[in-house]
Parts: sequence; C-alpha cells; structure tokens
Amino acid sequence: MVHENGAAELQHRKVFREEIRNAIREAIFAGELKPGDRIIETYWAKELGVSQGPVREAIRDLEAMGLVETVPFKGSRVRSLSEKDIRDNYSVRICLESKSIRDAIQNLDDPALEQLVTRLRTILCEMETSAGEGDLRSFTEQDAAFHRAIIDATGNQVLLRLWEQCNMRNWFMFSALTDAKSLRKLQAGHKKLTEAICQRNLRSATATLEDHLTSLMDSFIRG
Amino acid sequence: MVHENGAAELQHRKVFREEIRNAIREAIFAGELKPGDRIIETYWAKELGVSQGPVREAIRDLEAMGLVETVPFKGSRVRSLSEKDIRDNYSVRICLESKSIRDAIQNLDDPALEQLVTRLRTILCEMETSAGEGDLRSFTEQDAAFHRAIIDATGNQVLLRLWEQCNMRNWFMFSALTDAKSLRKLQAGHKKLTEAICQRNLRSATATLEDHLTSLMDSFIRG
DNA sequence: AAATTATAAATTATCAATAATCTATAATCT
DNA sequence: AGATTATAGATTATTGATAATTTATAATTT
Repeated sequence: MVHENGAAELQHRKVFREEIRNAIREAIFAGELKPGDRIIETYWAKELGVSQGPVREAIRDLEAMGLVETVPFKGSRVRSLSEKDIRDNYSVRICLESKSIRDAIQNLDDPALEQLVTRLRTILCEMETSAGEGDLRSFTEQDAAFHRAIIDATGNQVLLRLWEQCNMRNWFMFSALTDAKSLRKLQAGHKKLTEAICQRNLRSATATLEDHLTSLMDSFIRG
Repeated sequence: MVHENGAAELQHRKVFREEIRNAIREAIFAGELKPGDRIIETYWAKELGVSQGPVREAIRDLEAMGLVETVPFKGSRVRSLSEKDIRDNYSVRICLESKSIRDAIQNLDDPALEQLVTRLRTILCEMETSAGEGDLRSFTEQDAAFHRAIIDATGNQVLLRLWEQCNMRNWFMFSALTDAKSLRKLQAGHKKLTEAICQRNLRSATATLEDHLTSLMDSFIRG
C-alpha cells in the first residue's frame, strides 16, 4: 500500500458547496448576475435543488474570494469592482509575484532553478498549442499555472494562498483578451520572464513581470 | 439623520459565527486545543449552546485564516505551524507592509501624510499607556491598529484584506513578548518608523519595518 | 494467527421548518 | 401634505432531525 501522498490525493469527495459556488460564479461571469445584484440564498437553493445551508457556505467562499459582499441579516450582493479596485488588485499581485521571483532567483540552488525553468518552458509550449487552437479556457488556465509555478518553487504556502486570492482569473475567467495580438504579446512576456529567471537576472525579471501584469490589467479595464 | 457613513457603521449586528470563532480561537491560544487536534462540530455546538450550522461556518472562517485545515467528511484539525510556516508568514507580511509604506510615502500628499503621522502618534501614546499598565491585550490591539493605519492610509482594500490574513495576531493573540524589555524595543521601532514616514524617508522606513517585524517573529519562534 | 469482511459508533453534510430581522407599503397623527 | 408609526412580505439566521460517510471494533474466513 503506497498511496496517501500528502494532501494531493485526498479532497476528491464532492461536496455540494463547490458545485454551488461554481454555479453562482458562472452566473456572474455570464452577466446573468450583475455587480450590485442580490444573491438570494433561497432562490439558489430552489434553482439548484438543494437546501439553504450549502448555498450559504458557497456564498461565504465567494465572499472570501472578494467576489461578493455580505451584510449580516441584509444579504449578499455581487461586488461592483471599480477601476480602482482592479488597479489595487493588480498592484498587490505585482507585489506578491515580484517577491516570489526575487525569492526564487536569490534562494534556489542551480538544480532547483533549472527544474523551475524546465517547468515554465513546458507550460509555455502548452500555451502555444492552446493559443493556436484558440482554446481560451485552457490558455488562461495555463497562464495561471505559469505564474503559480514560480510561487510554488519558493515553497512559501502563505504567498501561494494570498496570491490565489488576488488572481483575477478567479473573478473573470475569460477576459477581453480574445484577439490573437494580445495572446502573442502575453506569450512574449512569458518567454522573456522565463529567460530572465534562467539567467538569475532579477532586474529584468521584475521589470518584465510589471510590464506583463500591467498590460494584462489594462486589457481588463479597457475590455 | 446623518448616519450611515460608508461601511464602518454597519456590521454591528452580532452573528453567532463571530463569537463561536473567537471561542474556538481562544481555546487554541490557551493550549486547550493543540496543533493536530480535531475540532468537532457537535462538541462545540453543545459546549456553546448553539447548533451545528453556525459552528461549521465559524470553522470555515478559521480555515480561511489558515488556522485550521479541513478534509470533507473527515473533519477539521488545528493546523500545526512549523517554524518555516511562521517565517513564510512574516516574510509575506514584511512584503505587504513594505509596499504599504512605499505607497504611502510616494503617493500621499502632504496633508494626507500629516494626518497619517498624527494618527500614528496618537496610537503610539495609547500604547505607552497600555505598556505602563501592563495591559498586554490592548497593547497588541494597538500594535495591530498602528500597522493597519498605514495600510488604511493607502486606501488599498485588497492590500488590507490580504494583510489581515497574514497578521499573526489572528493566530496568537498574546505572545511571548511579556517582558518590559521587549515592549520598549517594539515601541522604539514604532517611533522610528513614524519619524521615517513623517520625513518621507523610504529607505529608513522599510529598513526599520524589517527589523521590527523580524524581531517580532523571532520572539514568536523562540517563545 | 493474519487478513478480510461485517457491524456499530461517531461525525460530517444536508435538509426542512422556525425564529429573527429587514424592507417596503399602508395607516395614523400633527 | 409631511412625517411618524404600524403592518405584511421577503429574506436571512438558526435550529433540530435525518442521511451520508468515516472510523473503530467485532466477527468471519483462510
């Protein structure tokens, strides 16, 4: 019996909460629920054929993600994100990712850095494929995987947890970057970043990251 | 009728969840619940004279704080924090607070910075009093208020939310810093930081902050 | 005796019903 | 009329009971 590898193998038991959370999230993405709209527990309970409890928990999750705001006894609403909110979000994300790059470049030994770079290049390849096929969904997932890989390499769980919370992919799964030009530009940024990390060039890496995330933010704001 | 100032005045309606969350947290602080121990919903429901639902929600909150880990259908346990966990936590906190100081110094205009400094000095005074009276609880609360004030001044809600999550005060309300010597050292750090901000001396401010938080971390690890 | 399978106890997840609270509308008062 | 106070309807918060799942223990098999 050689199973039970840490925590990865576990948590596969499905709990309603997750599905409910996704359902409400999708409704927000689809524009069915607009910023400011109320999220009524009993409505979603009936809609999804479950009871109120799990819906409550799902809403709490969305709240922790920053997608929803709740006032006790009054209810929950879809948060309306101002341009400032988005800017704040990205500025914190840049802060966290800069740190992860700094930590990776400064603390990882050669084999570990090599391993990270290899992983980044693998993801890069997969992104090329997704971009070629026009599969936006997997492209954005791989984009997240790319950035997460760097943070993973630092081994800092706190950093990872906080980053997950300000990764806007959680807010808007698909964004305005539907055109091929944006994708190519993103890819160029990823490549440049990978090379900078490979060469332990901290200055170039952080500058590239800032450019990369800032242009991503701009496309959100404009789109 | 001149109430309803934004969001501060609201959320005063008590919800069980908060009290339950605090009760369990206190049990962890008191050593009643040790790392690895299970947190049983029905036990706490009976213990506190409430039902299972609110207890579940409270546990979810503690989970989001990183104090507890949960596996579906198996239950929740108090997370065991390694020294590395604590170090990671502080290194992220330093990252976030450095950013807030940088943003404050670079972006605030003179009146706004003046206002921040005034507020910091007020808190500083209150801390002197608490320290003199040996009131550890209010001292730690004011310490948190001091750091929060800087982040508040930047107006970045995302930064604030993430900072709340890696503020270890949430984990260990009272720490090992019971001796008067540590308190004086902390206070000296606060004062120096306040002056550096007042003079817009970014280098001094961040260096002071790093020292300050690092020594705080050390006292946690040693204590 | 070791391993496997059944059973029982404990615990979590969910439900359905009720209590508490808020919101909007109607009634009352000055 | 304008403001204040009741009332009704909607929604959240909580409860107590039940179903689903896991864990520990006993029974069975080989």
